[in-house]
Amino acid sequence: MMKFSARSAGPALKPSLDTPARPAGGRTRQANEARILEAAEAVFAEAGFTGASMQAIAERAGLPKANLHYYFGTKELLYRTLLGRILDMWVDAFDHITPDRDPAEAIAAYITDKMRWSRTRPLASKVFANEVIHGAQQIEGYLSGKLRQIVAEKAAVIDGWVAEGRMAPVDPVHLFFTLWATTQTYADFEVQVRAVLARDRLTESDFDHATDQILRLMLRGCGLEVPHTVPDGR
Amino acid sequence: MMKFSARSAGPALKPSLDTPARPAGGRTRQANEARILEAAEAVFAEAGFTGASMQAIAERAGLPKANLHYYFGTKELLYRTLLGRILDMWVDAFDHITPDRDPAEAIAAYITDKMRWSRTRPLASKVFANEVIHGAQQIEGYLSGKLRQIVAEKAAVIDGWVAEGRMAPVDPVHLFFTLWATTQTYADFEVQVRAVLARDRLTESDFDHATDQILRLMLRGCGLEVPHTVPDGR
DNA sequence: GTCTATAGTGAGATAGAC
DNA sequence: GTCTATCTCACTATAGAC
Repeated sequence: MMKFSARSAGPALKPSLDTPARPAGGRTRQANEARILEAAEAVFAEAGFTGASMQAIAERAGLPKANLHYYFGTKELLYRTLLGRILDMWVDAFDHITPDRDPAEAIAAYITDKMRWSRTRPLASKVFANEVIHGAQQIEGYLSGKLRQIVAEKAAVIDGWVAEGRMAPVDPVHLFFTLWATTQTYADFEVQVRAVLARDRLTESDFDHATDQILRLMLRGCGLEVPHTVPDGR
Repeated sequence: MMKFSARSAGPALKPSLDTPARPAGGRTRQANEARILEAAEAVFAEAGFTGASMQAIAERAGLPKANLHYYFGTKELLYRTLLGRILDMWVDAFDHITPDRDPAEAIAAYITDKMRWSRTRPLASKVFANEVIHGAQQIEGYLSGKLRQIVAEKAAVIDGWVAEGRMAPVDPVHLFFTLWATTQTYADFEVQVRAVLARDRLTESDFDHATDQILRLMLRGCGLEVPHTVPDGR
């Protein structure tokens, strides 16, 4: 089933997911690894690390279980690879926080981006949430290394805005904790949100409304006003 | 080890955890069940439902594994019992939201209460979070039943405040989503918070500072001011 | 009521044919 | 590179002695 679709030569049509170092392996290897990672994201999100079985991931990917071990060695290595991809996406939204930008626009763009991520990649968000809740053993170094550093940089930007009197005095680090929690809850706790809203599923307009409410609440909380040009995020 | 401490007669010294119907069983039964539930909370929080083993819970409770099955039947029933206790605590904080109260004081009391809960019962919060993230199969009825109803009631209270012009116009349901996420993240994502703050553990003063920041941000976001008498929550 | 010993199941991982 | 068949082990649950 689906062996070689578009086997045209030349560089890969799109790098889809940026691989650690160079995109090792041939075309079929890359395609299979991508399929396995996509299936793994769904199964790990649904069941957690221990609850997920290699059998379930293999079935979802449409491959025999042994192939997963051939490509990724162990369940833990597959999981770690998946986490790495997710973490890369996680920090991208920080790019919006730059000193030259208008505070309201920058923070609005950050919120909008994180909300879009919750809508389009809820499974990735759940895998990350599950990992952190259960101790973050696989990504401890990342959290206290790269993440801490980038938060420090971006907190300095916000401190600058506060010092210039361009927004209300807030502790930027706790502001980030609040923004992460508020936006990710629409992915991680989606079931609860749906239950309370009495929805079968969350539509795009549900997300637009939620984003609008969060923007108002958070920007007003920062002593800012919602910018007319709600930035597009990316 | 520790067989009968305080076996004085009369009614139970304190009902500790309110049981479903009547506190069925004798003193030792109640004591053992409480020990098992406490151990289960810790193990389920650390490892999730599938990752937790009855062996690990038994060891933590200092009892043989077979006793857990004697008291609770199956792993799933033990888990469901634990979830029931946690849900009861979860809705208690809503008691602060009443029409007669000052909006700023009521919301401040709600936030303060939820933050105290994150500090004192982080394990319970994690068990709940894990359950919701992975589909809330065990508590679906509760979420779309009792929880939805109580949220509707309390949302009406906030709508009333808004209609009276006592606070900024907000969608109360999404406000609750934000308050839940913001306060519970200090329990569920504690590892991440500690990593970013470079703390070995979160102290009481860390929580006081976080609570203060959340109060400022959220109340200002609702067009309110932090009340002078920061309510004690309970 | 309590606990030891064990049955039965399903998991991760791999050998070895293709 | 791919996949079937299988090894080994940990887990839930229970039978049955005390």
